[in-house]
Amino acid sequence: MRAAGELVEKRGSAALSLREAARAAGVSHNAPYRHFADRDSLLAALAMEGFDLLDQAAAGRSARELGEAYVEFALAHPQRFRLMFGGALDLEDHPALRSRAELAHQKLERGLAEFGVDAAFAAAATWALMHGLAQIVLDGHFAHAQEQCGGPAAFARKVLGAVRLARAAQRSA
Amino acid sequence: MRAAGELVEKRGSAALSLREAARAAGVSHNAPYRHFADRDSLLAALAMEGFDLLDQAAAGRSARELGEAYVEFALAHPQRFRLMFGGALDLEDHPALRSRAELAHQKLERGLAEFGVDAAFAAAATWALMHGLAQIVLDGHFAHAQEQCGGPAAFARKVLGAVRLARAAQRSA
DNA sequence: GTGATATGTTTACGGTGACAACATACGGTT
DNA sequence: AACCGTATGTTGTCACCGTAAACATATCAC
Repeated sequence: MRAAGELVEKRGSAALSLREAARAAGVSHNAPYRHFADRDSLLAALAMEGFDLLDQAAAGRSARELGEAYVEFALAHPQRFRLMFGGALDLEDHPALRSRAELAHQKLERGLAEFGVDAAFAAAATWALMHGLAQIVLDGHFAHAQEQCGGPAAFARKVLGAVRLARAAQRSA
Repeated sequence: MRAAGELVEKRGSAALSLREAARAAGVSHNAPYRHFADRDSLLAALAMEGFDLLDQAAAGRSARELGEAYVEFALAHPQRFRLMFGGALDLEDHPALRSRAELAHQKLERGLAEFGVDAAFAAAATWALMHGLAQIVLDGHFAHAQEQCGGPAAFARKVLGAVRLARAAQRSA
């Protein structure tokens, strides 16, 4: 798992080869099959580990910092983030991963509820915003604006801040 | 291109094999190399085609329907959408794809400007919202809420509608 | 007609996922 | 102490894949 995780974070999940991971771990090319049914199962395990990391990243933060934490996690573990949300794994084939992801969603929604975002649509919109922003920053879009702000993290903070104002306006209306 | 596109839309870009595409097109397994330097180049071409499709999907719509069009495109061509934004292609290695993507971003921002979203951060936030929503719906999250609304498209419409109100409130403030 | 260019084919090599058969080491039972 | 099931690792094998090189053919300008 450790060797495979490092390979994924370095070159992306598509480039992960069971054999290379096995070599990196110093075992034979077929040893991984004693622990994972196939390549996808190993990726699923790494994705689940990713949700643990995401939980961990969100844990220390106050509810209102969730968005920043989300984007920061994506920036800190880009390939892991893509593995978790990039659709490389079919959730139908990995029920354990599915339920782990759903748990993360529930935690997220609960965190948003603390922030006063209790309507289902608003929670969905908030999450979509966080998620899309993470993805966009990861892809390197808005590079110019990001430079002006002094880095992607600052950019994300400002974008999220702008919307926070909008939501406040909505609640007061 | 047609054969490869169908394979990608059916089983995802990771499962695309040059040899299988060549077989589907009825040519030898090495014929594609006369048209594409390598596998990634073919994927890049398919991604560029995807941006054409996205432009086309957004063209007929009024500016205020952009969000719906975006999500509808993702739902209509899930694997193509993932190929375009999933980070499978490194934009550094495919400058043509990079500029094509930037053109699409510019069109999108212009469309948003027509809608009154002219501040850079608001445009970024709007795009992030559309993008994240598309991704989330694609991943099958909020399945329960989606059913209640009568399908993912209706769900997306409602979420986007909720935020539209928020933005209006911000502008009036 | 001739030659250049575009396109397709054949053959070959190394890497990869996956399967099967075999080996080894460890913990509990008798 | 002898025994055995289980977990783990190894070797060998196969089909498939990306990619390269050498070779063949067709098309089109001159």
